[in-house]
Amino acid sequence: MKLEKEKLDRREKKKNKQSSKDSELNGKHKPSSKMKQSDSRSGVSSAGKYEAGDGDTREDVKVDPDERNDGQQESGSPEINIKEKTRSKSSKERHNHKEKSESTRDSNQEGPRCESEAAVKMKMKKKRVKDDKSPEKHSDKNQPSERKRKKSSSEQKNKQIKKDGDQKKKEDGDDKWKWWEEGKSSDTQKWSSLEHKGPYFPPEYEPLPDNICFYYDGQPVKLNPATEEIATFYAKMLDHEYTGKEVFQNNFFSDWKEEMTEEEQKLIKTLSKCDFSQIHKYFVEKSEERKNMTKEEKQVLKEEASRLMEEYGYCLLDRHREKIGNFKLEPPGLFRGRGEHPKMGKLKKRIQPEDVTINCSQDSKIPEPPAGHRWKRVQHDNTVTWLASWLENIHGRPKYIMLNPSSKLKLALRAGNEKDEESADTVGCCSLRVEHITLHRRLDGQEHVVEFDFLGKDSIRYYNKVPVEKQVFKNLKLFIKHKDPEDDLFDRITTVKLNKTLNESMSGLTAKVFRTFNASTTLQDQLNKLTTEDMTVEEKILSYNRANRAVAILCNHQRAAPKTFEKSMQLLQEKIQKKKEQIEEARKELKEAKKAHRDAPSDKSKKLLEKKEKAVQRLSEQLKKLQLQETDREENKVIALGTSKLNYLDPRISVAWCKKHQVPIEKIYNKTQRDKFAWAIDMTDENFQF
DNA sequence: CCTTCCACTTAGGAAAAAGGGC
DNA sequence: GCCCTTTTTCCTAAGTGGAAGG
Repeated sequence: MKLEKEKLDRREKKKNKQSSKDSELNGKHKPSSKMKQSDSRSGVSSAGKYEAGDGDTREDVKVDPDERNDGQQESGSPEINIKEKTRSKSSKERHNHKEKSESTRDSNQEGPRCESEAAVKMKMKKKRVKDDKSPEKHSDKNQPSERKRKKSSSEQKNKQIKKDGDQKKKEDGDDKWKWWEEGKSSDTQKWSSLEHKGPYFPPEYEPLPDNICFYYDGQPVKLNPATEEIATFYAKMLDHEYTGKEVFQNNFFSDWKEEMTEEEQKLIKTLSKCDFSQIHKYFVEKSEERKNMTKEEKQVLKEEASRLMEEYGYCLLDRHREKIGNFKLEPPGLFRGRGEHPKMGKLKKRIQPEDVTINCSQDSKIPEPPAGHRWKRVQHDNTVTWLASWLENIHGRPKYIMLNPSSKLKLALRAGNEKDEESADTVGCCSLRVEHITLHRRLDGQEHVVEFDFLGKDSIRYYNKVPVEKQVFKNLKLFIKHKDPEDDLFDRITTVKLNKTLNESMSGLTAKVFRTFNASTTLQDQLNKLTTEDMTVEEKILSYNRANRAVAILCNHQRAAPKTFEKSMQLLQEKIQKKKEQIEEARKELKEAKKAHRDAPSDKSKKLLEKKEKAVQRLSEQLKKLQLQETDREENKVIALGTSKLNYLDPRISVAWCKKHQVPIEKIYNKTQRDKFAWAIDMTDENFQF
């Protein structure tokens, strides 16, 4: 926490320097140095540079050298672009656009924005080799220098297969691609072929019906569609508390004004005279309607959505069909940052095809831009995983369309490739090398996390992320800095200036290594210990959670008790109480039924008796379930299981346990988790041992 | 060195869906 | 079927590591 704070402070200072400039410009959006934390954080990325853009005085915007607003050129704000153009080189380089060959090949020319010769030259110097990877590519006159990269045999293989397998793409894709059964590919090259349909553009704005109107100063005003659209963004949010905030209102109004026609600007001078209530009401009613739709209507919508998913939701990655994470472009709206964000309420503009860079393989079917449009550019960079990118206009940061976590390119835990490793390159905690750990300033809500990834005893992979003390973390960082991956982590320490503190820290760390190794085996031990065959599924699940908890406790994965904890606990207890009473009641009835049956046996009385018996039994089972739930929840009050489940523990342990004890995997992993761990679910058998 | 940028990951919050009692 | 709660999913803001730039 502190480390981050320090950094924040530094940036904050900088920003404040800048802000004096800002206030000259527009005098109102001066970032406060007393912002709450979330606040200052979100300001961080834009540190000083874009803050100036807050106001309405666009011309004064101090544009980042990297031409963050690059893509806006066709869609407006020419003032910016004049300045930007002169600085556009570096960003282009970074975006690795291979202009010449593209523009002739595809129909996605750069148009008026051909690069200067200087830019091309610069590009030639670039270290990152982007487009030179596919063998077909000759048209490029730039001969970029070779970038270090290890080419694994599997990559080569993939390329080969791709050549002859194009026709079968579709069928192949239908079965889940078991990429984990293939060899490991290189780190720099992320794919050898990538084809997709481009992003899905949100539907165009539909103007309001004539009977719905915006009022200014009590008078109905028909806004032109562009202005009206922005008005609806605000109108929809009318009952959110932040709509009432001054910052929000100011940001909104100045951005809104910019988009108005001259005429509208003349008329609409102050937000306080604007009346959006009718529009608001209209949208409330609309959403009400949507809620009250019949099943059939909802079904139609659902089908529509899945059709969309079919069409845009997948790509072909190395000729396998993979799910895309966010194939829909973010629709326009009003920006809502977290916390007291200084930019809240600003207009998030509609993304045009001209803002979007497409990334796919050279020889693939290039996605079609919407009719009458063209892409900002098309590139073929297989060192990155994204399919499309654009710059959002609030901070000027890039955004990407990427794959779903279930895909090959997203998985943090690699399937065990132990077999592929050269014979027995195993390490113990004393022989840890630099390449075995990664440092995270912040990870999973924890500070100073060390990520371990190495083959331990018996060539079993050890993968874990361990939070350490700040001092330890700092030292480690210092320490790793000038080392090659294959250098010994601990050995080098002595060669570097090593003080006493460091020594102590390291011994502490060593202890932690042991401890965490312990932790990851704990899950398995606990599972073995806690589970017996005669348990019901529910009891087994409780055991699983307990084992998981044991790990979490060991790793110190604490959480604050959920806000609603007491309340929901109470509810649960009431439920249990009720259930008990019901059982009482049912027992009584059962007794009566018994008696009745004894006194006057008949088919009817017998049936009644059976029914009552069943009722008691059912209720008792329900009670037991509830009680298990109660225990589970109570024990879980201050423990965060999700983190370790998702990020810390080898899923194969859990999968093996489920298989062994016939516990449905859904009880342990929800759908997202199942997708993420599909490889483990598939490849692990019940005898897996960590 | 320190700072900035890019690409990628993580996570908060809202909406949607599912569960469960009446 | 309706209403309420809980869980899951979706969306996208924001954090971060490493490389590039200065």
